[in-house]
Amino acid sequence: MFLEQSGNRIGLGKGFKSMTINLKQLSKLLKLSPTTVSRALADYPDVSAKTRARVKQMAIQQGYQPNPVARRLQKGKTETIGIVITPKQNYFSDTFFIDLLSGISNQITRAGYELILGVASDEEHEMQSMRRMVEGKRVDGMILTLIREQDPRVGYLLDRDFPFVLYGRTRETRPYAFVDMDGKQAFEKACTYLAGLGHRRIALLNGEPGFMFPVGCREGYESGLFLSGLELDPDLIREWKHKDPSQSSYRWTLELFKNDNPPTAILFQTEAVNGIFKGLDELNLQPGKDVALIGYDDLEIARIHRPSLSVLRPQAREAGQRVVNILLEVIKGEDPVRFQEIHQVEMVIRETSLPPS
Amino acid sequence: MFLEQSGNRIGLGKGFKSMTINLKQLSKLLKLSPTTVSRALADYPDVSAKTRARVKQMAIQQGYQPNPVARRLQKGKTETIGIVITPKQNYFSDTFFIDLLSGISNQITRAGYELILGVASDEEHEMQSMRRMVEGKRVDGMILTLIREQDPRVGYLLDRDFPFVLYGRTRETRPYAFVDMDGKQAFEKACTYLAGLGHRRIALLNGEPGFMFPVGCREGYESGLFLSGLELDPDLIREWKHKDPSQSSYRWTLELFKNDNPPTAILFQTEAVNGIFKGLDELNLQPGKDVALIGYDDLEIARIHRPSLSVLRPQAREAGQRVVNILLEVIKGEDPVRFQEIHQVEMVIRETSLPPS
DNA sequence: CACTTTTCCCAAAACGTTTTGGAAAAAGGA
DNA sequence: TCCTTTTTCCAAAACGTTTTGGGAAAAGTG
Repeated sequence: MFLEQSGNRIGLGKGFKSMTINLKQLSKLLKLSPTTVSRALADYPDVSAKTRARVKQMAIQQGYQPNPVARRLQKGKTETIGIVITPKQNYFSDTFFIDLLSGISNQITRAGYELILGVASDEEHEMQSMRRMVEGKRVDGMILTLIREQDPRVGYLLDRDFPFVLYGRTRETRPYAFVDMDGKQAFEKACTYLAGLGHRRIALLNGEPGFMFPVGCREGYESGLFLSGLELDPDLIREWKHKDPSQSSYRWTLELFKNDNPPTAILFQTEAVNGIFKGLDELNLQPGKDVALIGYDDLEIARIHRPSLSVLRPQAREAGQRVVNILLEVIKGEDPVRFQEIHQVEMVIRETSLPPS
Repeated sequence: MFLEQSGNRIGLGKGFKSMTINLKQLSKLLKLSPTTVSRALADYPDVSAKTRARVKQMAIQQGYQPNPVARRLQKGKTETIGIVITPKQNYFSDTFFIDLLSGISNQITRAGYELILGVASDEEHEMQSMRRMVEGKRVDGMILTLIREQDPRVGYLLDRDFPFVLYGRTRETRPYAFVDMDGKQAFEKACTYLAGLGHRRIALLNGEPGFMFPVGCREGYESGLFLSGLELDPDLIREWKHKDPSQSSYRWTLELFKNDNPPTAILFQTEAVNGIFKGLDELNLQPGKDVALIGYDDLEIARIHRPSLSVLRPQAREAGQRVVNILLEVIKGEDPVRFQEIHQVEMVIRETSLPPS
């Protein structure tokens, strides 16, 4: 009897942070057992409609919310999913995370789950942070981004049969769930579009090797050339460095036009656009007029630049939402192989994709 | 005896995600009570040095990690802190979050805590997301960003005596902990610097009213003018809109130079730079040459633009780390009033801050 | 040796839920 | 009316820790 009281600190006020009521207190108020109250709130059929209504009303009135920690312990689920992002300290590419996180967070809260975030500075910390979440039983599932061609994280998670979804793809024979943008189709589309306008010399400024995404971009580029009956010229392809997209793409742009047969169009990832602009400016070439440009990612700069930039537009927010929905299914026990999605990428024609002059 | 076995699923393999050992199993292996093992690992003095060593070794060997959910339930602490970010869908400003999160995440993992992230689309969702964390007992403390002059979140948290730290400040008489950048000092410094170079007409393109940060910027600007013996001209001050910094600052730039006595220098937040560049370009004015520019925030574009942009450089990562350390103290019960930090902002002179021509 | 103190360990309770396995009461069927 | 079925509720166990409040053995003390 005495001990029972100890839990009852409603209205103690003054310094007490939690004026929240718990299940035992609520059940006492209702003169019911905790069991019944719990089941009433969870809509079990073995509690009468009348008491269920009574319980729910009182729960609302008292502002009762089950303590998530206790529920997690009992359920053996954390109702939490984890993500580790690895910013490149490059504001163009990093906004991509914000978009993605936005979609992810949205669906997660809708499902009553929590999102825990790790920010890593490099590959090693990335793995470390993920292991902490997984081995520390802090999450029910993981979302992976910035996938590399050989990505140890995927093997790690597959080995221990831990639920996860990739935003992207990797080289791995065992089946796993992913949501990926169809970079190949996107670059193929852009390439054939430019060729259709009459461009014969189309350059590709691609992302850093090692990551999976540029692989698709290049495939699409090559396939686009082929479909248009154009020849591949290795001199027109170069990768920018992850660490400083702007510097490396700037230098590359300058070199590109030293070529005795320079390109009339460039395909690239928009995050590298500033280097290109700077290079063209120095060469007294007008973007869009002297050189056609199509970037991958509809960043703000693409819209506000004059001339405005034609782009390939992936829907990061929507993809983020799908990733979460899929992960929740995988956590439930669904077969990951059922969830392998490749999303189409839209092409937005603006002012930098004119025929060659 | 029979029930005891049920917990023992080591090596059941095949489909079992968690091959992790728990306290009971570990203690059985050691032929000790769970109590002793727990206390040995926590370095209590009432367990002998010998057994403590034995326990620790076995724990490492078996890869034992206390289940955080169970520990949280018992301890009554979530060991988790929450943050809600509100991206503006504007890649310039949003990279700020990445920087801040980076510093925050860093310190949080170091403390063995977790960071849960909410992404809100507007003020209402922001509050909603925060309330879910607080009232749902999901976090021990909150970090607030993008503070408004009248910010209901602060009152809310103060009312229920819930631990929190602001990244920024607000108008609130009750004491609370914050880490803020000294925007006033920064703009004053930039303003007197420009005046020192001989500029007499210095314009201010400020952030949207309602938020707290622009208030300090304006104070610094006005104080800088005063210290330099310059008069304040309301025509030279305007706010850009949060929703589209580029558009509004573009239009403003055009208007600004219709003035019969146009400015020779502009102070602004770097995130609005593209609109200014576009406007100047249209007016055939060279940034840095015809008009001096100093932006607040050292975004990548500031470094790579030619001419490179002089900036005021707040250290968001470092501030993020401080915010966490402070929040942990406040959670421990320290008086928030002890933690009110205003960080100096460095000025980086590059190429856009020359004397008037 | 008898007594006190220290050292070392542990059983049980507690954290706040959900689930399990009934049991009492009410309703239905003959 | 008596037996069966359905409805409605609940006590106890369980989730995996940490904390509480001892207690037994070993070590000091006179």
